[in-house]
Amino acid sequence: MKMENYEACVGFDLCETPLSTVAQKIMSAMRSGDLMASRNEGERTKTSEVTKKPSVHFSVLAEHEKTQPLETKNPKSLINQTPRGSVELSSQPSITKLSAGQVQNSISSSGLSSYLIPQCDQEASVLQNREHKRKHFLKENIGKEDKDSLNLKRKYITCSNSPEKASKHTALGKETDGTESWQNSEDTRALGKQLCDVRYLGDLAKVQLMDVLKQAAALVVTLMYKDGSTQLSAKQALTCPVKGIVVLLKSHVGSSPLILPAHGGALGKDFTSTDHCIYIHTEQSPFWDPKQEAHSLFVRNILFWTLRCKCPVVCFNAKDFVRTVLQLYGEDGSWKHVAGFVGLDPRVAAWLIDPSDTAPSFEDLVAKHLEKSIIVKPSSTFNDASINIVSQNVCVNLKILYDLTMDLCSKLKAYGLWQLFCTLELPLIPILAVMENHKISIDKEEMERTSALLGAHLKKLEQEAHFVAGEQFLIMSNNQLREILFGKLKLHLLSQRKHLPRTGLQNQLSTSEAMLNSLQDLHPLPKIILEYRQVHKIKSTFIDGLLAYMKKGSISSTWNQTGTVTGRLSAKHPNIQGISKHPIQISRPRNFKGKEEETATISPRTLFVSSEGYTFLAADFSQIELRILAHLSGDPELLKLFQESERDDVFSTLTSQWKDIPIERVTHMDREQTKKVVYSVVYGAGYVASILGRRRPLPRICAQNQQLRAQAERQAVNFVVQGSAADLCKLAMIRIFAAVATSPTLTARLVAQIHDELLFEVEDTQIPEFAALVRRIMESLQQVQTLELQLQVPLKVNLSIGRSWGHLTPLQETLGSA
DNA sequence: CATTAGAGTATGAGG
DNA sequence: TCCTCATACTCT
Repeated sequence: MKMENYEACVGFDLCETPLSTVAQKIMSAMRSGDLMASRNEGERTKTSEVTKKPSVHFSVLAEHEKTQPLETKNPKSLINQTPRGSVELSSQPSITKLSAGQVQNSISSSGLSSYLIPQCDQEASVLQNREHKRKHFLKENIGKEDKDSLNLKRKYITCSNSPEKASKHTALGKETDGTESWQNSEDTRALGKQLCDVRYLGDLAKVQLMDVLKQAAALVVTLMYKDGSTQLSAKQALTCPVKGIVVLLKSHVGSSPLILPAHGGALGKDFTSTDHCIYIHTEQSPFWDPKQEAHSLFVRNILFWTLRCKCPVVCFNAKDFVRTVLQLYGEDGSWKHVAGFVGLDPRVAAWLIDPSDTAPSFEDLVAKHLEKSIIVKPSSTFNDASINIVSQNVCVNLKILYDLTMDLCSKLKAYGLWQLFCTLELPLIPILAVMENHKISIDKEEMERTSALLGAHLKKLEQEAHFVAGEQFLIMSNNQLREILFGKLKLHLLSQRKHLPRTGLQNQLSTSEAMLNSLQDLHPLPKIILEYRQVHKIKSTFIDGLLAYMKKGSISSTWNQTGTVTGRLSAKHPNIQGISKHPIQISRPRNFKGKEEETATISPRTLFVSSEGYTFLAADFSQIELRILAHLSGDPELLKLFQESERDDVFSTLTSQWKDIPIERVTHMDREQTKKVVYSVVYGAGYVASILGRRRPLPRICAQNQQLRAQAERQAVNFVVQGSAADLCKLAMIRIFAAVATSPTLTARLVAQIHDELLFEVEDTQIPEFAALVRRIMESLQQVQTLELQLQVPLKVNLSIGRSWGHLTPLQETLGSA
């Protein structure tokens, strides 16, 4: 399964497929290196188990080359896979470095122009340290520099070494489930999985622990929930409260069996003796206790240090870890401290390699990417009677997690995704965590009033529908509606249209919007149904649905970084990306006191209000997908459109050309139609990688089946365009976030991302300054030197502000660039 | 036999 | 034309 996925992912033989003109233009814009690379990889997959094993290609791994037989198969394809893809991190200024430079400039001088210029030689900034951290990690990881001698000198502690409370570390098990011990009865030393509960450490031991922590070569972290499960447990989906955090401190990073296969048997026994596993209890007891106070402070230090440390931190679902720490110990404003957190998240890595696998569990990933058979499966030994076995397994699993992550990192490099991973996806993790922690206020009373109003309106519509249908029926049931429209009234026979819409699988006559639209002159019922559905959608999803997710007058969405095949973000609970933009009109019941028969406009976004003293600022790329298409296709007309007629709306311009009418006379409807036409022309064919190297698997394209091939081609183009837009938007988030996090004065918060729109909450007084910053950064993404990205088309950014998300007014250009 | 949970389908909001 | 999520209905 996965093999085929991968093979398809590589692409298809473009020479054999006849392409549309748009596609050909896109193709010609692609560099020949890309095509060569995908061909080469296509061959590679056929030849052997290349995809099964980590095909590490960096020179730093040279000493282990013999053990990696795939290494030499096709070095060229690995190196040149994409022109900007597989660049060694250390040889290329990364985006965080750029940020570091930016930040320093913004602090030391007032000029914002420097945001464009990468500065690689700055020192001593937080972000710079992140960069160092990764470089350092890379070196360590590949074992080029043997630091063992250093590591051996390190002081370290274990639970049993702790002089004071040698036996107390078993208490965790007692407290939680009555089981006796966390100690593994078997050879704990060999497996190195003693779990040390930091609550029972004395002051001296605590100091020592911090020392070990600070000298650790790598940290592997996971949350532990109240039911004893961890982030690594398969069925962790339930929203169980967090009990504590388990950290594996690795003193050697070269001990991975991946790197040293000779020692790779049975969990690398030889190396684990100096690794430590600690348990950090974070659950607050309801009683006040000075001891707990001290513990709390200690824990806070450990955790925040973890978020800022220089060594690599590995965590499965790192976003949840960051958010949890912030929720527990992050007072207002401390989010800035975690903005630079770089946590290696194997789930994100795996998603980049196979984006169609959107929610794999830890176990899935191990099965998919690690060849080792000695895995202690969390669920295989998990049952209610032996929770302590789970805790024993935690440390083992953390080691496996580390190996898994290293393996995935190698694969990322081999596939040319490493740059994307480091510069785009990893910095996004703390940003999403911070966004989830931020609450958006909702006007609850207005919401409830609207709910009642819409409820009454729906009742009225239902009665009307029953009346004109001549019988009672379930108005939301498409089956019953179909029976009435086509069985009873036989409207399909009266219709002029030849091809009426049908449902996909059952091939029945559809009751969709398109169908009802075409029937609405024949009978009053379709129109009523259309209005009913519109109103019902608003009420159930955006009013009542939103109310259900509200906590203390506000909501915050859950953001999924790995939920889409195209690289976009997705949101849920609520899906803030899908909330109605355009208001709907409904007629009020006439006996509403005062005027009779007045119309009310309902717009869900209006109910999102900024908090006191703050204002929403929305920044959206205008027609970013079309601009990317123009860039990729190189179409002269399209390029001209964006390069010259910058002052006017592009779709209006197109419409006026199309219909040969002056631009002032283009109506909203005309413009919408043009928009549809334009985007439908777009989908023809293409190469499967975004401009930053993101890739997706596609159904195999066979010449026999034209339908499937066409579909795959459309998916391909959509992926390129949509994925590239997503990349740019993520870049914008990262840069703006970094700028704010390192600014001593700015307090703006990122509230949401609606694909090509970023929504911020800004202190009223900071609007001009912040608006200028946002505009500068977003427009600068036309060229990103670190990623060798240079769009031929300027990016246009629209800014608007307002206290309500539904009522935003454009920000004056003069203000934005002041 | 009645009730309920889950899978599958259809629809429509966003971009 | 693509890819998301939420909802409601229908059937098992």
